[in-house]
Amino acid sequence: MPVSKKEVSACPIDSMLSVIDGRWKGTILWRLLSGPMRTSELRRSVPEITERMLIRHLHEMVEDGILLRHDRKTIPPHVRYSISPYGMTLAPVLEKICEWGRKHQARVKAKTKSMP
Amino acid sequence: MPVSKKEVSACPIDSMLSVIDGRWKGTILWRLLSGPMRTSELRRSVPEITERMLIRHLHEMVEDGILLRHDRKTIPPHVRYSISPYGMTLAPVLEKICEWGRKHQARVKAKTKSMP
DNA sequence: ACTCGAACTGACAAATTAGTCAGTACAGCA
DNA sequence: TGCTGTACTGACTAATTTGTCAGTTCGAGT
Repeated sequence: MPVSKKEVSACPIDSMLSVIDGRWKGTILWRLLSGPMRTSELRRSVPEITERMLIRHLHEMVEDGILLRHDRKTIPPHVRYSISPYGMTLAPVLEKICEWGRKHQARVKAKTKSMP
Repeated sequence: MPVSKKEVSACPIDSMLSVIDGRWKGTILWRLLSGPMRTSELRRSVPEITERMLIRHLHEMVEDGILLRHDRKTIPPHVRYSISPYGMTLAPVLEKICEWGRKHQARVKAKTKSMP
């Protein structure tokens, strides 16, 4: 019986990954790190993502407490998402992750070039 | 058409996560950080994981260059896995991830306690 | 001779995640 | 009036990932 990482794991690494883990969460967070955005702005800023997934991920991250949802409660709807103070504690971790990711991308690129 | 994060993504966060991502990779790395281990030792040290998945993850990480596979080429087989020098560059990132993960676990625990 | 353990592989089933498509409410604009 | 945009939800389908189970090869132990 396959088990998702969402289920509380004893490993703190898994526990952190569970909040970051999702096809687009890294990208979404990356965008939000430069400032709050509306749902539609995010959608346009990450064209490959579907609205459904965007919203699901957004809501999951709100649930996890790392994002804040500001709803003007108007119609038509107007909702902005921002990184919460708690989510901000993630920023330095994301920085590290990103830094390593960049090196890794360079490495992968170099490898696929030498053996196509 | 769902797309896995494995496919080269422009986002460095996703790129890093793709090497860490896998139900048990965090845990496996965590174990290996304290020293090389044989396949069977790892299996016993993480009882919930199946041999199949252990080996798959191990091989994927070898592919990604973060683990080294030392095969004595004897029969019966004797294989040890260790973190490669390149994988070691991941250690500080893992540290950060783990640190945050620990805080998050505490937070989650506090929450579920207050509202069961 | 028989069983066990080592480190796997292949075929396949089940769980989980991602994505599609339709539909909601109502303001603003031509 | 008809159309578009906003931020969603529900019911599904499809892709991906995990996991199950059997089978391999050969040395050591009983």
